[in-house]
Amino acid sequence: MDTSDLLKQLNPAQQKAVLHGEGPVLVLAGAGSGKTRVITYRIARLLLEKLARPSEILAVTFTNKAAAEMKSRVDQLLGDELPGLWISTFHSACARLLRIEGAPDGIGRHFQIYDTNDQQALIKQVIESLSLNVKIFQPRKMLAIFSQAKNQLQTPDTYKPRFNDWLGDEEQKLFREYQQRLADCGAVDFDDLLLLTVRLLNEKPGLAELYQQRFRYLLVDEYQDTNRAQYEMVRLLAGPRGNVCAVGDEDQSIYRWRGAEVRNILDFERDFPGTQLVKLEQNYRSTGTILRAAGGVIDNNTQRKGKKLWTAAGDGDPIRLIRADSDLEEARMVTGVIREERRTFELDQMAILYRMNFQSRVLEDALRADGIPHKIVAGLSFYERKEIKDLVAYLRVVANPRDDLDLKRIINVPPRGVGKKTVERLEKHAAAGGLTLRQALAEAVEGKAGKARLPAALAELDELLREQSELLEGGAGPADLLEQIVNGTGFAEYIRGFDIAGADRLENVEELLAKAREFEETSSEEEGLSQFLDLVSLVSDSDALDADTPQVRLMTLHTSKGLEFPLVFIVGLEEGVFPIDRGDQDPEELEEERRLFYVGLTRAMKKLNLSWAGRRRIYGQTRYTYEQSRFLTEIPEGCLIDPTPRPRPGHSLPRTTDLSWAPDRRARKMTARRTVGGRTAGGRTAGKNAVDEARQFLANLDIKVEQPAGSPGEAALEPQPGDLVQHPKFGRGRVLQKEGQGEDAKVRVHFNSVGARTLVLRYARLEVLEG
DNA sequence: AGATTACGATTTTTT
DNA sequence: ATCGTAATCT
Repeated sequence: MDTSDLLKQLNPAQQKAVLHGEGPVLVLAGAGSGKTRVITYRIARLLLEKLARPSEILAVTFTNKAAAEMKSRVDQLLGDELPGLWISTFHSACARLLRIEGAPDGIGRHFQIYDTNDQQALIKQVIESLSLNVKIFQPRKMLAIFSQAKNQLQTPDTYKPRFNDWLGDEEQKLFREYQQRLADCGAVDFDDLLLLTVRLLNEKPGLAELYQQRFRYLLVDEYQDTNRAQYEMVRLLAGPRGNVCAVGDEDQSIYRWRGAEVRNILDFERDFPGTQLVKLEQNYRSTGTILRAAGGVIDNNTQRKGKKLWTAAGDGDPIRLIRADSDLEEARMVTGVIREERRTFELDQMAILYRMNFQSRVLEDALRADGIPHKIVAGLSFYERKEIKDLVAYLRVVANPRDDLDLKRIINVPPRGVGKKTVERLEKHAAAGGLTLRQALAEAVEGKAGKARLPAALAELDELLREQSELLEGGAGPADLLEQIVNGTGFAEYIRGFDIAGADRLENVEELLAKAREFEETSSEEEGLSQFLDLVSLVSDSDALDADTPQVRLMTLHTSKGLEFPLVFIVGLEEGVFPIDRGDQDPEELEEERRLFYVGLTRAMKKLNLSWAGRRRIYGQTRYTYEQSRFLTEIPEGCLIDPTPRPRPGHSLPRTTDLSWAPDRRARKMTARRTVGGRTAGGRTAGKNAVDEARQFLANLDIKVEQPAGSPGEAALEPQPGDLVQHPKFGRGRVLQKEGQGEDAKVRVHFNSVGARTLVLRYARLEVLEG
């Protein structure tokens, strides 16, 4: 194997990228253009031509999956495992570096890595400890804010809250306290890994230089998804030589909401002067029609460098547009097509993509009803499952007794009669003596924490943890420890009675044990429990698509990135669903939605089906579609089979929706007063439930009720969802949603002039034009 | 301590 | 609809 063997398998653009020598190179790799091939071949070439030793190459990706794939393909090319070659995720590269060099801020080499769940638990504690209201300072939102800040390399000190008032002050305090508590626990979160690495390299120029020497060649995958911290890290590691090979596709940047900055890839040539630009535009995945559709759509974006995908393959089939009255019907039509296509495609060659997770439900129901094997991709990954998290928490308590959070997690798992009161007592004792919770527990068991009796099982827990520490000292590995935990706590019995999925959960525990064993066998001498725990926190995708039976894949559009399927469905192509309606119309956000659609379109190899529904149940309420997705109208002429006439953009669709399921207005009023299911309609909520139940009941019966065409006695017709209404200022609009009754009823209306507005019925002089 | 109820929020999720 | 949390009960 030499370089010419490699080059034979590459097109001219790919060769250019692979053969590029010193200095920065930006590879704009369109969907399905052989991006991974370019990266792996480039690594192989650098090694084959002895331009670099394995230890002089650092390739970073975003996911473990991508890293693993890259590694195995490089190994395959060179027919050997390559010691010293770093192909890893940004985060594990950072973790590794920090463990070697020691993290700044006195965090040092020993830290544990908090995942999202740990972060949530911690932030909740912090909010509570500052006596703040969780309704105002929502844990998830706060974490998102801090994460954004950290991704932009902000610390609590440099962080500027969005509002310069009491709220902002508290927010900043919260941020500071959160970081402080992390430090107290000897923990870092995902964002800290990046942030601390950048800080370390910035604060120690000598060190940065050292690593610039060490990693002569840098390769960055999915460059369009880098955030500010990752960008800085790349710059710091590249150094003045700027030996960076950045590979990405600005049109597939779909993680803005998580801090990714498209600008990084758009400005690459400015940031790294002398950049060689390579565009990979030949697509090896999709048909001509699919590429033409995708190209037509993405051409509407402004934030791009511009690429035009082409294929040597033929046009293939046109794209099918499916219009349905309801989400239910949409799902049925999809399964209908699947039944047809089963003759041509295997089930695992098909994927259904949607914007939001809840959309999977109705699809799943329809597939189940038709007996079509299917699987939702994503969901809880292995290490996020409760039983696994619990066991891992035990290990973490043993590995890091400083961390109170993990001990709190397991202190009553399996149940030992420990409640809030007992935990509070322990915490008080810990605070009084400056102890960790673990120490407080030990003292309490010895009777040093007051007279009140402790739950008896706590002594057993203390004993177990002592034994664990001894085992660890004696050189026991994670598998040994786990076995003892499972045996010592009766964990198996506990989870077996957990729920209906008890048996599955038990299997998961066995799998964890197997993984721990495997780790013990494959790891080196000095790698121990904390390396195993790193692995556990940084690796989430263990639910590899194990397909013993072919199954249709269901997933969000985000999850579909990087995958490909011969037959693809994209459902829910309605304004408000995709693109999602967030009230504001931020053009950048819209461009990101469009990129997401582009990602979806380019997943398809042979056939593509797009669908939308006139009405849809969202959060238990029926919402009416006022327009098909604008993205559909961006698909060039001739790509789509469109059985029904297409409305002009910006105009609402002539109503095809069937409203006959809805009980008429009088029926609604009557049922609202009636009691349903033997329950008395007492208070406000009971009344509301009664209405809902009645509605549900009637909907289930599929009662067809004629609309009373302006029946006398109902002078002021109340607008209902789906109605066309006239507003004195905003003009015509379609009612989307209605909430509340009588005096304070509100409606959400989509006006052609100003978009969606929420109006109080009493004041908005709405005239119902068409019900 | 554990069960029950009431209330609110709910895009997307690589690490 | 559904999940998680807080308040309220047994």
